[in-house]
Amino acid sequence: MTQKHPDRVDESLIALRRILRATELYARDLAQAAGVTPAQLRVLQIVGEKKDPTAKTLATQMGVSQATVTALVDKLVARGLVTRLTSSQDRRQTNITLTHEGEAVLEEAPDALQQRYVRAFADLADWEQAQLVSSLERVAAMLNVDSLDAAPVLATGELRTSKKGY
Amino acid sequence: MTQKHPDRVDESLIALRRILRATELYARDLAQAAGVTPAQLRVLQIVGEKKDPTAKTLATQMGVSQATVTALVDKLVARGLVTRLTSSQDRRQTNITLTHEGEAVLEEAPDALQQRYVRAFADLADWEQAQLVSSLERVAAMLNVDSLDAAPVLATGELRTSKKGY
DNA sequence: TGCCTTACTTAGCTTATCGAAACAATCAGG
DNA sequence: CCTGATTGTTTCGATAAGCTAAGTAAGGCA
Repeated sequence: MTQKHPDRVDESLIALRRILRATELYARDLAQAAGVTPAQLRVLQIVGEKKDPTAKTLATQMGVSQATVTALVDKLVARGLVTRLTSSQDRRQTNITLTHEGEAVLEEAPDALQQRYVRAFADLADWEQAQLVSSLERVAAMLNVDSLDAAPVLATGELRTSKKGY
Repeated sequence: MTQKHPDRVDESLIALRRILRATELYARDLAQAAGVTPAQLRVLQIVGEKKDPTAKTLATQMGVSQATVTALVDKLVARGLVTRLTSSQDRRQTNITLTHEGEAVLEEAPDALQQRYVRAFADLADWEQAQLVSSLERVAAMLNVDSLDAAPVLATGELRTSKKGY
């Protein structure tokens, strides 16, 4: 296969692996600092992004079963970070909403990794940014991630797009 | 900083998120097909790469505690996929080695995602490969992943973060 | 020898996750 | 309107992964 640089595949895989590992490891620090677990923080983030999502929405968005979402929401409710509201339109549905405490946690969730990334990204020249975006999107396509409206949040909910300007 | 395309940060974050999610979700399929869990497969992979690593090596490589490694290795030993061998040099150390079954599992572990990626990568033009590698490495650097000899293997349990959930 | 350190395991707990079953509300016919 | 099917959610029971703290065993050293 006309491969002049066979090492490159490995190089790219290694780089990918490093990216994955960075976000994975970071998720723990972040969650610990925020006082919630990674999965719980992920729920908070999605609840923050979407408008009072239902359990089903959360489940599909996170790619887990509804039972798992129920368990996670239970813990967050116990901590007073979210509340459940039965929908008035369809009373089978339950909307998950952030409490003030929940918003506070979300707001204060340290996002050092993402901020570092965002800052570094902002420092790049225009064409470099464009190239990076195109490369990343290409890799995502190569991994064949079919339709998935991923939010601009790194990792499994471990990172947030900082609202404070980058 | 004179940011002409503020959307680009989000675009890159979204692409990253998609990459992370793809590998995370894939890890489960892979592990399920291989008959072991993601974390267990990760152990098998590292044991395969390194030369009969110790528990400590595994722990640092995986970024988990030794106790966790012990539990994981216990399960693999119970399944007959690895064996423990007390080192003859330092009898405090235990080398984890693959059994034939373990090698077989590792060998047969379906790696559709990685193969798809590798194939797509190979199809790229030379300069495109180079650019991709450089972009990925740049991103890894921006995430400030300090020295870490990551192996060229995609998809690792992180996404333990999810466990599922991701 | 005696003590500190290192490597690993054990024990007990929490979280995340699933599948299957239970419940509850809605909707579609007749 | 009843009835049955569908949809949304929770409950239940299990398994896996992870941690910390405490225990055991071996090595190093003075």
